[in-house]
This record gives sequence, C-alpha cells and structure tokens, in this order.
Amino acid sequence: MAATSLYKTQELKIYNSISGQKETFKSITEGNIGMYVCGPTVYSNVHLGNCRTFISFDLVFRYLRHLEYKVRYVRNITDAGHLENDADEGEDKVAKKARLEQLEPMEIVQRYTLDFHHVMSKFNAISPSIEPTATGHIVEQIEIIKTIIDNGFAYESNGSVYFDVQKFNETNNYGKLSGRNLEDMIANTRELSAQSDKKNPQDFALWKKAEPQHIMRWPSPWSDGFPGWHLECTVMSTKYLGERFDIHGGGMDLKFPHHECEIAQGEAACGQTPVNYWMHANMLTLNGKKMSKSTGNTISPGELFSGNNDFLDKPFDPSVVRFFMLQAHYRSILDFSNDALEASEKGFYRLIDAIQAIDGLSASSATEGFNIQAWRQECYDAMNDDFNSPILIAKLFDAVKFINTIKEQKATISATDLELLRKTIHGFVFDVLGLVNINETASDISDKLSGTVELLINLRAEARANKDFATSDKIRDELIEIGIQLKDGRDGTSFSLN
RNA sequence: GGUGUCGUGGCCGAGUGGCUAGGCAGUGGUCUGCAACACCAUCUACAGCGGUUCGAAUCCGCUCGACACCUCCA
Repeated sequence: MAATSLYKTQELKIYNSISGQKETFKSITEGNIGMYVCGPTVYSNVHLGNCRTFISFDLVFRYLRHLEYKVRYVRNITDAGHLENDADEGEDKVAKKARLEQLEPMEIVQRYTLDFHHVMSKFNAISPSIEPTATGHIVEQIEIIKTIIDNGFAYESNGSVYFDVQKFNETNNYGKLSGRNLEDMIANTRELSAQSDKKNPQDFALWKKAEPQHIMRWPSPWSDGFPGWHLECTVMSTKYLGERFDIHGGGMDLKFPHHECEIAQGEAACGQTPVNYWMHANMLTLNGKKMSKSTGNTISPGELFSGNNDFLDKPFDPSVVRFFMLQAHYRSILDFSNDALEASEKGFYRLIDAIQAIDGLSASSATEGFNIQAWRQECYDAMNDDFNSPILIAKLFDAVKFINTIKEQKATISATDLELLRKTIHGFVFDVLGLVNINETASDISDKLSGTVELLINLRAEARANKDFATSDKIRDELIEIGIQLKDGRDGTSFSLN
C-alpha cells in the first residue's frame, strides 16, 4: 500500500496574475502538472535578471516535485524570430549578432545556449523536462497559423501574416492578463510609419516575410520568412503540454505584449484559453534600477562568481547568490548590492554549519524546547502560500537556533525528532531551495584536508595545554587566513571552511 | 501622457486590521587563556496628511516619492 502523495495533504496556493489573487491550486490531471516557462533568447550571455526568473521557477518546479506531483516542465530556447523591437520592424536578434560577429546564426545559438546551461547549472537549477527550440518547430507554427487564419483571426498581407486583434476582441478579451483594454491602446497609439502592412498597430506578426538579406528563413504558404516570436511559445507549449495546461511562467516584463498575445493565439487557434495559472517573476534591480543590458546597469553571472565588477567587493559563490535571491519573494522586486549579498553570505554559512552540526547531535529521551512537528508544518505552510521562500528561510533559522541550543546542551531532542528534523531540513534546503552545501563541494580533497586540519588542531591543543598561546594563536590565525575557521566548543575544537 | 505596482528599522527583506518575521550590522551578557564561533538578552520601523474603526503600519482618500509596462531585455 503506497503512502498518500504529499500534495494531497498540503493545500498549495498560487498567485494567478490573470485574477490578481492567490488561488488554491488544482491540476488539470490528478497528480500531474504541465508547466511552461519562457526561456531565453540566445543572442548573448545570459544576464542575472534572467537567472532570477529561472531560479524562481526552479524553486516552483522543485517544490511541486517535492509535493510528489509528476511535473512536465517545458522551457524553450528562442533561437529565431525575436526581433529588436516589437513594431515588427527590427532585425532578428540572433541574426544581428551573427552579422556583427561574422558567424553562422546557429553558431551564435550554440555558443549562448551552452553559456546559458553552464550558468544555470552553476546555480544548481534542474534542467527542464523538455527544452524545445523555435527553429525546431517551424512546421508546427505554420500549421497553427493556418488554423488561426481559418478561424478568421489572422490575415495575410504582403507575404506576412498578422493577428487581427480587433477582430479577436469582438468575441474575446484582448488585454485581460495585463489589465488593458483595446480602446485605450488604440487611443494611445503613437504615430506609426504609414507603410505598415498591418491593418491596425496593435496587430502582431505570426509570420514575417524575410527581406532579401535576412539569412534565417523558411518556406511557407505565404512567403520565405520566419515565425513571430509570440507564436513560438504558443506552439511549443501546446505541443508538449496540450491546448490547455496548468502553469505558465515568465518574467514580469513579458506580461505584455508577449503573454497577452499567447492567450489570444491560444484562444484563436484552440477555442479555449491556454493556461490556468499565470505566474510572473519580478525584476532584479541594481542601484534601484532595473538590470538591463541596454543601459549597462548590469552584473553578469561570470562577474559575480569572479568578483570582477565595480559594484562588487569580492566574488560570491553561486549558492550564496541563489540563497540571496530566495530570501526575497519571487513577486517582489529585489535590489542587488554588494552589502546585501555579504549579509546573505554570512547567514547562508550559518545555516549550512547548523545543518552539518545535526550529524553530531546526540539524541535524548525526549524533545524539549521545540515542536518539530509544528515547525515542519510551518515550513510547508510557507511554501504553500505562493512559494514564500523568505518565510521558509526564516523558519529554517528557527531550526538553526534550536540545533545550536542542543549543541550547547541547553535543549534536548528525541531520536525520532532528530531524524525528522534532519530529514525535513535536508529536504527543504537541498531539494526545495536547491542550495548546495559548499563545504561538501570540495569533497575530493576533504578527507586529506580534514586530516591535516585535525593534526593542526591537536598540535594547537597541546600548545594550549602547555600555555604556549603564541603557538596556538599562530595556528589559529594562519588557518583563518587561508579560510579555515577553528571553533572551540564544549567538546573540543571543530573547523569550517569559509 | 496612459496603465499598474510599491514606499517597512543602519542595510537587505517578510507580513498584515489587535499577537516576535528572518538575515546582516549594533549593544550588553554567557562561553574562552584571549578571541572567533555559538547561545541568551536588547535597541533603531512601518513615506506624509486626513478619514473609517474600540483599535491601522495593515482598509479608504489625498499628497509626495520610487519603479515597471506601454518601445529591445526575464
């Protein structure tokens, strides 16, 4: 008899962008979840803002899996069709980069896809179940365009195909996600160049005819051209998750127009709204301003790991950065600074040290000073409340305090509670938050290193017994110089790597 | 200009009609050969002005400020 899946005992609430409220989550298919997140356009190195979004959804993915849902997580790679601006006039981002670097577009795509994967693995993000590319789904995109035309919501114009927003809005609601209405948008439209092929400025491209110099092009019934950016996500999400699926995520800045257009396309093609729960991760700011490639107000992951940036005093471990990000809620704007990062770093080490200390605790006949069962549920309550990782982390620090109190022999824990504590904290820290025990990452040298440090600890203990404090302090101070901290406790001296 | 979000203590950041968020930093103590670590205690708050309420940082209005989207970025 299998145990009841965890999700049946926990009521998860998700803030749904389309309703503006937290809603009790219910998946379309019992026990299964389909989740789509808009992935990067691979025309340059991934920047930290992207990383925050993907770390946020990695947290979502991890928690859903922790709840024992079977999750299919699809995150695409945009390798064509994302134009420089949304007036459907600019150059393709990938093609532009290829021109500037004199490379094949697919060389650009390959280079920056690898960079993206490399950085995400540094952040310990789990790979999605499927990572489709736009160029791999041209055929499907052409098919869905035909359907939308047949349904009367798109028109061909000079070799391009546009979505007819006004026609759509007669029977559906264009703007329901972003809280806009079409009349306002029309009223506020800026002067457009007269030579547009579009009936209305709000119309967006499903297929663009390629100019002669445009190298990324595919044949279609309308022209040699390329697909519209918004359409790619509609095609890749519905292909792998169905016409209607559970969760769609992305950065807040994609809400309009990108996700609005996805809703319109889905409804126009399939006759039903594509997504039950829309989730949007908020921006990362630097000095109070949005991190942005175009303004240069940005730190790259590489600079962060190396410390090689004017905003930083030192390098930071990816796990520290991840912890820092998870200390803020995914829907809040998070301001990035060296000081905030250093504060998180210290807290993170304290958390990790306490987790390691669990293994050295000895059990007593009863637990005093802490209610493990209640605490465990509080951890779940935090995550069940729209993935509130800051609250979860606050709860974890309650446990840190308790662990240290036991260590000080000022509290006790029973054997069953100790095991539950260990299991719970490992589950939340390593599985759900996806943090890495940085003390263990260098495990290949750790045996030899710890043997060496133990030797020095013994020498120092001898010196201290002989009141030779010059020698004992020399050992302690020089070890701290190379990042090894000795900790004198009740039961002798231990050490940690800082 | 239009739309929306937000303004929390030295810093970062949760929360919310009455009950400690948490982390970092500070202060006092315990521990220590002295420290560090750890523990205990403790101090700095809810932009401003009105209103609703027995009671608001939390609800409403206004003012000021910040940010985002509308135009390439997650």
